Amino acid sequence: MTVNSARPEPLQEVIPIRRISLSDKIIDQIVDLISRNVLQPGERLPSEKDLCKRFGVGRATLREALRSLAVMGILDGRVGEGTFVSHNNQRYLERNLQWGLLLDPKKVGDLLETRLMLETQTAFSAARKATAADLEAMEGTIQGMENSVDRPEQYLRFDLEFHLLVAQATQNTILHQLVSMTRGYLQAWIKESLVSPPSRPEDRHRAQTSIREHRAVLRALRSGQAEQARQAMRAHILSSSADLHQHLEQTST
Amino acid sequence: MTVNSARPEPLQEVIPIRRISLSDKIIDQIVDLISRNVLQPGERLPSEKDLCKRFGVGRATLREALRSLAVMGILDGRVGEGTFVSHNNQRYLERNLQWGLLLDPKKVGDLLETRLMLETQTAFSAARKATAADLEAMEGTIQGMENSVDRPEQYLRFDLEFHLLVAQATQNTILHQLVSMTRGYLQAWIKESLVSPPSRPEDRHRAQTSIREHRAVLRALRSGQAEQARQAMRAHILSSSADLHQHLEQTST
DNA sequence: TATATTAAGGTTGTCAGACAACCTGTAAAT
DNA sequence: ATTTACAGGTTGTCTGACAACCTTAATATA
Repeated sequence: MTVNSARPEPLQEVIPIRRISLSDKIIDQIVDLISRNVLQPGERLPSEKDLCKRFGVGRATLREALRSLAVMGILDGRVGEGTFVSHNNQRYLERNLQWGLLLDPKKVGDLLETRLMLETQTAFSAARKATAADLEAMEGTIQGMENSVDRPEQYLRFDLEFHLLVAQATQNTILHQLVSMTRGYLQAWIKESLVSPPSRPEDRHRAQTSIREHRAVLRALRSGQAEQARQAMRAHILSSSADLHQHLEQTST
Repeated sequence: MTVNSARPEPLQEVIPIRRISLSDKIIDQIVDLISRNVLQPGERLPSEKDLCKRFGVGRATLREALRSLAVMGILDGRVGEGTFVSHNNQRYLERNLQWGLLLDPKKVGDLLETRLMLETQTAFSAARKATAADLEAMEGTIQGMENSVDRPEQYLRFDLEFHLLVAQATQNTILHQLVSMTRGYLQAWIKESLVSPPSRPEDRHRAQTSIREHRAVLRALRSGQAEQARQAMRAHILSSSADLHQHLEQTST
């Protein structure tokens, strides 16, 4: 019993007395059932009327619980059919991330920094795990870019596809989602910065440079040199971010 | 017009026709208001009756939207007072502690890999941006760990707090969110793996080791040596992940 | 008989009204 | 002036009802 251990709880703030609503309890129970695999993905829950009787609550209360779980992507309500356990429990992670990110005044600068980190790391990891099929698909997207240097819309789709393929090659679904998400948010800005000056001659040059950078990344991935892949991706991201930064400062001032 | 560019849309699957419920639309609107800071943290929303008239929906529908946002920690309903915008948007982390169990073992492995990447990078970035206040707060959490080596519950809270402080020190809100999220999901597993064998003697030893690792990270951050901070964090994460990996293989078999 | 149409029942989505539990501020009583 | 009681407003919950929709089976038609 030292002095320190005698102060187990600083009581830093007033006791956060929590009023637990009925729908919260229902949510906890359903989540528990799913996590224990009593309710399996794709399975249909009993009807709302039935669930009301089992839980002993009114339909409004039950529905508030079900809707909450549906919004998070854990359940999936279909009119006229029933309520089902979402088979891709993956989606609720994505939703949660979106809610989290939406609430912040999402600074594009922070996003760019995060993207740099994510993508350099995915390149590193992908160099070790990419399959022949992955590499072939990447080659296809690069050819797609070459064939659409004059169609920014289409070019961007191939560009995005390439980066997603790299993320997919890591075989880490969460990493893939994070990359997909950051790209998703940035895509709007990228598109704007590319479209606003309608097809300048520099765009063609920029596209050629970008394609060379992509090829460098792919080359490193092919040879399985992780560190080299990271550097190549880093160079590409920094290079492509420069335009965005420039465009940002123009619009913000 | 090559073969590649002639295949713009594979029409891979049937059109995912989506039925958008009214409460979903309300959720979108409210989230948008909050993200645009029209509704600020701590602010009180109009009463439900009032909101019903504004949105032109019934109270059940409105409540399903409000409850969904409340469950995610974005809103906070208080009986007799009103509904408020949650000021600590990190409350949704607490809830995710339970939902972490929804992830299957394979995804937990992915999460561990992702966490390693995120946290090593945050340590690197934090070494350059951490303020004196940040460092002092971290010191406090380490002392908290030392004073609670025999109370796993409390120890984990300080542990979590330390890592969140490191993320916060990067001054990158998105990075901070991602670290919060990954830690949040893992926390459920960490807790389970610590509680299942009730207070073995090794736990004390593990805690001491963990504290040393944390100190090493803090030392590197203090001296502003980014690369050293990354390595220290990497060592710590790998060391602390070992237990989880072991626990994972037990449960998956 | 085989196919198309219709009807019935069940299910979710939404609305309206009501009551309980609760908080706050004000007016009344001490 | 302090305490008490009350009234109004707010969220939490229940009940009943109707619309939109899906599935299934019975019915009508070729």
